[in-house]
Amino acid sequence: MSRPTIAGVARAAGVSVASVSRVLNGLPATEEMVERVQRAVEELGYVPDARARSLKVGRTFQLTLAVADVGNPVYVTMMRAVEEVVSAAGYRLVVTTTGPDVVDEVALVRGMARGYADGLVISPLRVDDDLIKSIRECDVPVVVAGNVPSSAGVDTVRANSPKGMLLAVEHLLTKGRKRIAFVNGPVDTVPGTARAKGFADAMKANGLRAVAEVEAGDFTFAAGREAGVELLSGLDIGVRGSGVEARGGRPGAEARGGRLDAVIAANDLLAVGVMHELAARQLVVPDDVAVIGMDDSELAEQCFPPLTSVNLGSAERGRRAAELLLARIDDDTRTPRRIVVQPTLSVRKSTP
Amino acid sequence: MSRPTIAGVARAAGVSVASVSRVLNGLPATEEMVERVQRAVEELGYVPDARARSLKVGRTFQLTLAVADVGNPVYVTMMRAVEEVVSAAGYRLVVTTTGPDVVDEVALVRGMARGYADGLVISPLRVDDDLIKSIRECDVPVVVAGNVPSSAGVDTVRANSPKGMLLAVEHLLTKGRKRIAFVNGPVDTVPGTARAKGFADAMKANGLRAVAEVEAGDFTFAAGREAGVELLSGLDIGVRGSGVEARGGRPGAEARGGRLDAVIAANDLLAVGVMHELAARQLVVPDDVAVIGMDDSELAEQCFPPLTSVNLGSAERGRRAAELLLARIDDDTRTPRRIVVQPTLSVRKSTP
DNA sequence: GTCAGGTCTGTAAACGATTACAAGAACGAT
DNA sequence: ATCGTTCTTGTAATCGTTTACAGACCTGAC
Repeated sequence: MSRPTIAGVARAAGVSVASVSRVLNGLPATEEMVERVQRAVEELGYVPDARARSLKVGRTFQLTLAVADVGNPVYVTMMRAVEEVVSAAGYRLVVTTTGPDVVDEVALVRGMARGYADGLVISPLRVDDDLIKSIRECDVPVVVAGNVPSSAGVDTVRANSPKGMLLAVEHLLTKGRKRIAFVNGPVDTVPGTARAKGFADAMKANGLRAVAEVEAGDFTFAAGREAGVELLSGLDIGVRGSGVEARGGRPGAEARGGRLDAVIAANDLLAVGVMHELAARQLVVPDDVAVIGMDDSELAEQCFPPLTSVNLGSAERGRRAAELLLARIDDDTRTPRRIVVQPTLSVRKSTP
Repeated sequence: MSRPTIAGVARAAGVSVASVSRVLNGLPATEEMVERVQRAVEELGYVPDARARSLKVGRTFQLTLAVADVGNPVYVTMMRAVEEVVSAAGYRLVVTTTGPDVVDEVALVRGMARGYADGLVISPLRVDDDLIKSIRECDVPVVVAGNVPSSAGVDTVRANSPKGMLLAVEHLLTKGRKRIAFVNGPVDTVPGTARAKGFADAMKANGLRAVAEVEAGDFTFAAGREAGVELLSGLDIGVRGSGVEARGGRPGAEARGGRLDAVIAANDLLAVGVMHELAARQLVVPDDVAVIGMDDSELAEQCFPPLTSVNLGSAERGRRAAELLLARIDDDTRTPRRIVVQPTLSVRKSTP
């Protein structure tokens, strides 16, 4: 025998389906009615069907959080923050993963129209017109945890990476480190471009030139290691020194000789990847080279030495994004807001 | 104006709703019909409502994966594996998090009856009769990625931690390390008890006695650090030496003096936490003390030194669990299977 | 005693899809 | 020309809820 429905409960309780529905939803009813219905519910083990309910009321009381890579610890911080806010508001949070391709993100946003959830927080790596279009046209509210053009007219909570870069560069400066290299993620991503520009500006503002810049294949640990060998091998390939070229020779020699005394990475995973390659070359962090990551994720305190990292406010971004989403669900006519949260620096042992 | 429904499409195309539904589902129709419907769908931007569809057909084509802690990297491995299998089978995967309490897990399983998804993979930390009961009575198929009594009669994919412990202990032995301490997670969890027993058996089988055993508050990094100080402070509190008591004195002195030359941790997060406390006491890994983790998560290769870890097959467990779930969705009458996947050891730099 | 007003409950119509069934069209065979 | 098949299409019932509406009942005031 299959699941009892509201009709079964009604029959068992000897009342109408409407009455059952009413007591289940806490609408006024006599004590006796409540009593009878609850007994029947208990007896049959009745659980209301969320599909039918949401079809009727037009809401699922579920919210979706879409992240690009579940392996990136920055998302766990964000997820925890989002979870806290939405569950306090009585929603279930479900997480899906999109992968790095923008087409998958577009498909996801379009798919929301199927009514899986009442809202979506998406943190896209790559953004194109299609994605923005799909977000604007989406039937359910979407807030972007990330940077999209203000012309897009969507709710947005983003980090201030340029400011974060400034914090990183200036921290290194106060420690006397000026020979700074930058390991970025793919520059065709939103955070990638933002950080590239932020780094360039921060260096310029302090009258510095980058020792080297390398672009990792993506924002992962493995890519960080590869970037590390590229950076440290001193080969020309991929080393886009801004005027100063790293030369060949004994691996790490230039760095030790003063050619490189700090590296800033675009996120913690990349930073940790680079640290491994430094270690492989007997370069010690922070004595030989200081390392700064970004995101201040759990990995930053877990790695060794603990990583100085720019806290781009992922927890707060998650919280604010969730709040924005809830607000928009309440009132879809409000004008889109663009919140930017300010970075702080979490100083740990990877810088002197 | 709101979302177009199938009725709107039918009207726009000048055909019946049944015809629209048929072409959308690829049932036979004339070319002209297909043509007209597709044009109307295109024009209106129609997307079928998943709620209505699933209400009628009784399936959502969604599967849920429930994990206790999104911050535990073992779950990302598992998640990736599950995702791969289920998406290949045409299902969407959504992830939810339960937290460490068994009551939340029970609530989640019970809640599945609401029809959120067609199946559930759950990896519970704590298991009680209520949970097993809720799984057995659940209206949708559930497979447990973890260990439940075979009497429970549910599909299960579990690791072989005793065997894993044996691998760890014997690896240490071949390296000449016999003064082994064990840092476990909470012993009131399923993996906690399994590993405690596995460790005890493995030690006994090799004629060894544990230098110390400490029980961390949970399976997290922070708890690992706390366990580390407990272990290394040499205080009596909480140090459940099996016969041999760690004594006071200069922190770490006993270890350096040979009192402790290896520690096995119940998972990678704990291991990394302990490594931090070792480092804080100037003990070097692996020279002074070797460290072995369990799970062989991404963290194991990211941490420094890279962590020798018992691979309990989380990827394979995820894959098999997903396959079991799909099989049961296909045929709910099959007798429950209990799969156990065998461990291997990933040797890295944290052991000599 | 009647009537207005207020509760409480039941009937039935949605929500947006799928699908059993029937009806109509087309076609070849007789 | 008629009949039986087959193929296509439309009508309407259905999935399990919620909720507008109306009816039944009770209460108190006149």
